[in-house]
Amino acid sequence: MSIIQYLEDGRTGDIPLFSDLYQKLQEDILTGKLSAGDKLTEVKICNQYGVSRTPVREALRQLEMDGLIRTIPNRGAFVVGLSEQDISDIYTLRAMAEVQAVRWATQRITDEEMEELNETFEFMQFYTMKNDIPKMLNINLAFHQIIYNSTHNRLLIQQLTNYQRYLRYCNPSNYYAPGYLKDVLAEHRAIYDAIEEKDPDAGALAMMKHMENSTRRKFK
Amino acid sequence: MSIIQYLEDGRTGDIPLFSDLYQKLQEDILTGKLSAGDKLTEVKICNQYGVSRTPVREALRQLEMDGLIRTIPNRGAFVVGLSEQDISDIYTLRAMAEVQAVRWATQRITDEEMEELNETFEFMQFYTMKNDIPKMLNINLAFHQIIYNSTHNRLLIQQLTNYQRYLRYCNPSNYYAPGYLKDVLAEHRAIYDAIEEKDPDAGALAMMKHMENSTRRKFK
DNA sequence: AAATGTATAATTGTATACAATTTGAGGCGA
DNA sequence: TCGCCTCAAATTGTATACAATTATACATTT
Repeated sequence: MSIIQYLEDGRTGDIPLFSDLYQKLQEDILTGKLSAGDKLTEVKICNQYGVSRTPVREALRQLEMDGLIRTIPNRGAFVVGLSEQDISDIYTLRAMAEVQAVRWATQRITDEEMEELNETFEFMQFYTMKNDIPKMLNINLAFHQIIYNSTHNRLLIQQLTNYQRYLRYCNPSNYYAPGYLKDVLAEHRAIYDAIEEKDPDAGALAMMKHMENSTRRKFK
Repeated sequence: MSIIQYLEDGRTGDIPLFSDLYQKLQEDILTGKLSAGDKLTEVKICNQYGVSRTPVREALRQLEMDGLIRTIPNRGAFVVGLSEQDISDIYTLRAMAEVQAVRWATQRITDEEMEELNETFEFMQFYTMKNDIPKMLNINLAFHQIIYNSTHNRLLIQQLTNYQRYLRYCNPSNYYAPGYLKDVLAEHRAIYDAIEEKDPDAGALAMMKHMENSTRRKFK
């Protein structure tokens, strides 16, 4: 199997320790188990997870790239986390990025991806009918993720995936009050139709409305 | 001195090896000295820079977070780099982010930052008068950087700083043909005025125009 | 010649060891 | 009491050692 294949597939093989650690520490920060100002002492994390300092340091470098911790040379790593303001800003940044994503998706989506989006949307209709809110939350994430991937732009995909995770952890979603399900479905249908018809402006408009409503539903 | 102070200041102390390595490898990737598909063997980098594997691995984790390399467990790290399409997309993403940045800057800039922006703009006028293009390129970066910082949002600041570096390395700037200097100055003046008058819409509009013109100047 | 198996070398993943720096407690003098 | 020094303990930065996995070369078989 060629390297290019590996680069394109999602295949990863076994997951190294630092990768696990990164995810766990990220979750601890996003859920508030670790809070701003807390010091992350390497050996403490080692003892906590039963690993050596090498993978710990690698995980810390990754968290630092996220901006979730800050490392001061020779002093250590300190949790930065996300403030209320950060979260609010992320909603704004995400909305912007989602709009551009759907724009690109209308222009770049492959037939295969369109098929996947179609299937996902059909699940959405089904679970709306069944009023299954937990399933809807997951399907919703999947629907948007497919759009991200359809942009075929690593940077945007990564950005939006990060935003999704940040908001999911920090602000656990309960915003699909049963009465909302039909509205949400209609909004997604508008987005879906625009992508199917490869109409960037319609897609952008539909996503913009969806983002506005989504934020409204969340905070009212 | 308290940790919070450290977190807020830019103070860093001495720069560890992995940080240097990260920057150097990033530069090599962005300038094309390393190209897509190349394998980054840890010991080779060690020998090349005379350091051990620990800092090398930390640098690789950072590059991976940038999306500039991809690591396959037990197989190694491979350069991904930025395609022509990526670069083009970054122009679009940057424009979006800059518009939001100036919007937030008008609402959040401190007096101190405003003073700094004012000084920088005066330098801009000075070097425009002197027709000093290299200086203008640097001042331009500084002007925008101050706006980023005035948003007081880490995520946006980091994103925009990354875009700036990506475009600077990949697409070395020569777009200040002498005839353009006055146009560029006028565009920055419009942005500056909007921020001074704390007018978000005017700021966003001015930045949007600046981005459009900037891209036009670059590619025509 | 192509495919398969195997042994060895090369490489990555992880742990540990050592060096350099920082932290913090105690002692000392003003 | 306060500031300042000193020194041991703790912590980070870096190098090295060992383990596990993968890559390569070569022999064997069909």
